[in-house]
Formats: sequence, structure tokens, C-alpha cells
Amino acid sequence: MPEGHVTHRNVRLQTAALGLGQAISATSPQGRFRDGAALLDGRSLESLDAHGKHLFYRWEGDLRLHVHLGLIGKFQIHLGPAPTPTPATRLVLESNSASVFLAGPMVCDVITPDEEQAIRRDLGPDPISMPRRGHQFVERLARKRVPIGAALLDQSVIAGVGNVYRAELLFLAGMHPAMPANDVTADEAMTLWKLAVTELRRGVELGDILTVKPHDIGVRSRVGLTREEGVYAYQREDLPCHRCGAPIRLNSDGARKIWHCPSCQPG
DNA sequence: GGGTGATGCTGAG
DNA sequence: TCAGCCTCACCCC
Repeated sequence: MPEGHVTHRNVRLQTAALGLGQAISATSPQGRFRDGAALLDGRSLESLDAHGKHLFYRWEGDLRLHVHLGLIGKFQIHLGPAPTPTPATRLVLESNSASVFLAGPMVCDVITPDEEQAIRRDLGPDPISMPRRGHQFVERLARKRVPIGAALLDQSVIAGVGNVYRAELLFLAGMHPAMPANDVTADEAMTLWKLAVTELRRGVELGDILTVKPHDIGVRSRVGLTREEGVYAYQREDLPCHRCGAPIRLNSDGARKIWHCPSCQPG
């Protein structure tokens, strides 16, 4: 489930599991990252940081490891003895206490600090780690001549929002996905930003995307909710809206699907 | 056991 | 705009 909440959760979990300031062994069972792993092997891990869906590991000797999970990339964290990695595992990082397995990432590269800065420059503000940068989101959104639904997936406008959060944030804001981004008022944009901060931060805590307000579905907590119960719009076509009962609609926005409630998100 | 789709993104045309 | 990439869970037979 690689939207921004997953990278930030991995920063937290992997930092705790691997530990900082100690030598880490790095290998590539799959082989595609053999040279990169050899560069990192035995170096001390100094810190981990996330910006949107990008993960940056800082190593002794000013090296950076850049990981982007893409659509299908996955991390596994094993405390204590690790199982044998599958042959598809791109990278294994191992400390005295834990192992991290990485499979299927879109990007897994050793880069320089300058290259990291260049990647970050092209990214918009991250609502999880930069909650006070809402003004930057408002400015960048106002310059976009695309529908708000497309603008929210543009990582140079807001970093970390993917297809699930896009659908959910627009529902919570009561905005139709096709509304032109440059017609969104500054107040409406700031509302969207605050929703993004709240929802993505909750995603980091829960390790899942659960945007539904429990009272809307007649329960007291989000614990144990299924995906269909836990979100308002995403992948709920033809199901009744949790708020008003109208059937959720599916539309296509280029290659990506987008869902909305025709009654709660008019326009 | 095969087929498919997925929370992403790029590059060719 | 669309194919392609990477991997795996899930569905159907």
C-alpha cells in the first residue's frame, strides 16, 4: 500500500528495528542491486528520512540509498532471526537485531547528497513531515490548469498522496474530482491540506488507510473495519455512500480510476 | 495452475 | 495516451 503514510511508517519502524550508528550488512539476493549493496555493506546507517513516497537512507561516508516502492514494492521487517529471502528480494539490510527485506521497488539506487537534494526540489510539501507548509500547497495548486483530481496526484503539488487518499480527501472536502484546480479558493485549498495532514498522519499511526468517521457507519472505533467499511469512496462503486446512501460513482481520469459520491461531491 | 489487477511512474509515439 | 516495468495476493477453474 505505498502511499506517503507507508514510507513514513517505514522510517519509524526500520529506524527502531535496525538501529542507527551501527554497521549494517547489505546484500541483494535478486542480484539487480548487487553493486549498490556492495557499496553499502558494512557501513553504519546514520539516519532515515522520507519525503512523500521517497525514502532516503543516509550512510557513513555521505552515501544515500534512495528507495521508491512504486506500485508493487514492499518492505518486510523481521525482528530477530530472519527467514530465507525469496529470490526476488532486491535488498536485504541486516543489523545485529533485525532484517529489512525489499522486493519489487520502482527505484533502489545509491545516490549522492546532491542527487537527493535534486529529487527533493521537485517534490511538493509533505503533509506528514511538513504540516506547516500548507501555503506552498495552496500556491502550487493555484498554478495548475488541471482538474483537482489530477493535481492531487501530482507529487510536485503535494508529496505522498496516491489514488486512495486522492479519492478520500476529495470526499471529505466535498469536492468533485473534475473541478479545475485553479478554481479552488485559497480557503478550500487550505482545508484540503489540513485534511491531508490529519488523514495521512493517521495512516502512519494505523498502518492503513481508514478515513471513515466511525459515527457515519454506526460504530465507535475504526478497529477491525474492512476496506469497504473504512473508506468513503475508494473502490466502492455502486455501493451506498456511508453518509447519504447515494451509489458511489466510478470515473476514469486517464489511466487511474477515481470514485466519488454524486450527492456529497456535487459539481 | 493461470490470469488479473494494484495504493506509481516513465518514456515512446 | 498507452505499454511497460516489477512482484505478489487473490480469484477462478
